[in-house]
Amino acid sequence: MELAEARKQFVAAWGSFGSNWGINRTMAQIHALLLVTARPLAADEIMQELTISRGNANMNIRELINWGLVERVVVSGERREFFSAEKDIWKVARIIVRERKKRELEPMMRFLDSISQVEGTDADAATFEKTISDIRRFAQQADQAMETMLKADENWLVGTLLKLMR
Amino acid sequence: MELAEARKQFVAAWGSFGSNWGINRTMAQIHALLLVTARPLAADEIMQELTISRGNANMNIRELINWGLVERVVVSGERREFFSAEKDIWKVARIIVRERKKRELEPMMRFLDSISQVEGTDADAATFEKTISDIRRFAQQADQAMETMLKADENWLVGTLLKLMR
DNA sequence: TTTTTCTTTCAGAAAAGATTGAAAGTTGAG
DNA sequence: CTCAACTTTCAATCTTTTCTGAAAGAAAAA
Repeated sequence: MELAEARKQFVAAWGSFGSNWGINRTMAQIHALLLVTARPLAADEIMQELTISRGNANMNIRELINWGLVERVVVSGERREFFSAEKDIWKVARIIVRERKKRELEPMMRFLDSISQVEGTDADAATFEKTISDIRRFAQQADQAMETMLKADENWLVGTLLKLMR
Repeated sequence: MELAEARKQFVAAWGSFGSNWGINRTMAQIHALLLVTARPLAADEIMQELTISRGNANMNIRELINWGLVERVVVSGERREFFSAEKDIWKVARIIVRERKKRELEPMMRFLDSISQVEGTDADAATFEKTISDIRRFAQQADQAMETMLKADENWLVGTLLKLMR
C-alpha cells in the first residue's frame, strides 16, 4: 500500500476509534498524525493535513499536551512552535490509563463511597446496597490492576499471561 | 442517606459516567435503574422514573438486551413485558468487555493488519510501519488479557495481583 | 518602539447525536 | 374476527458537542 494512503486511513480510523471511547475525533486524528510522522509538525501543517481550522487545531493540541501525549518542540532557526507525539506505545497506553483513572475512576469511587449507606430494610434497599458495594469492589480491583500496570514494564502482561496459561 | 435520593444520584452518575465512555446517557441510566431495583420493571415504569419518552425507552432497552445486560421477563398474570438487569457485576463486566472487544478491538486489529505494509524507505515510512506494528502488538496483548479475564473467575485479578506484588 | 509573525480565545455556526410523539404494527383475550 | 393493550418505528425536533474564523494577545525581529 502507498504510504500517503495508509497514513490517511490510519488517521481516519484512529479518529473514529477515539470517538467511540469518549475522545474527540479531531484530538485523536491529530494524535494519529503525529504518531506516524517522524519529524515534529507546526500547527499550520496539522491544519492543512486534516483540513481543520486554526482554533480547532490549537484547542486539541493543547488538550493533547495536557494529557502528556504531545509536546512542544523548538526547531532551531524557526520561530513557530512544532509538535511531536510520544512514540512509545506502552508509554502512551500508560498515560491514557493514568489520566482516565484519575479523571473518571477515582471520582466514581469517591462517589460510590458517598452513597453506599442507605436507610431502609426492604428489597430495594438491600439490592441497592449490594449493587453499590459490588461495583465498589470491582472498581477497586480495576484500580489495583491499573496501578500494577502503571508500575510494570512492557513485559508484565506477556509474563503474567504465560504464567497463567501455562 | 435516603434510598430514593441515593438511587436518583446513582442513576444520574452512572449516566454521565457512561457518556464519558461512548455509551448513550439514557441507556446507562436505564441500566443503572434496573441494577438497583429488585423486581423487574415495565417500560412505563422506566419512562416515568427517568421522564423519558416511550420511543427512547424502547430503543435503549432494546440495545441493552442486544448487549445481553438486560432481559425480558414474563410476569404471570401481566400482559406487558418486564425488564430485569443482570445483577452480578462480574458478569456485567465480562459482557461489556466481550462486546467492546468484538465491536471495536477486533475490527481495529484487522484494519491494522491491512495497512501494515507500505511502500517506501524514508523516515516517515519507517515511523509508520513501526507505529502500526507497535500498536498491533499492544492490541494483541490487550486482546489476550481480555480473553484471559473472560475465561477466568472472579478471583483472577486478585490472585494475579497478590502473586505479582508479593 | 513598531512591525511582523505566530498563538490563543471565544461567540456564533454547523454537525452530530439523542429524544419525542404520533402512527403503524403486534399480539392476546374475548 | 374484533377490540384493546401494548410495542415498535421513524421523521421531525431538540440538545449537546464540536468547529470556525475573526479579533485580541504575545513575543521575536526590525
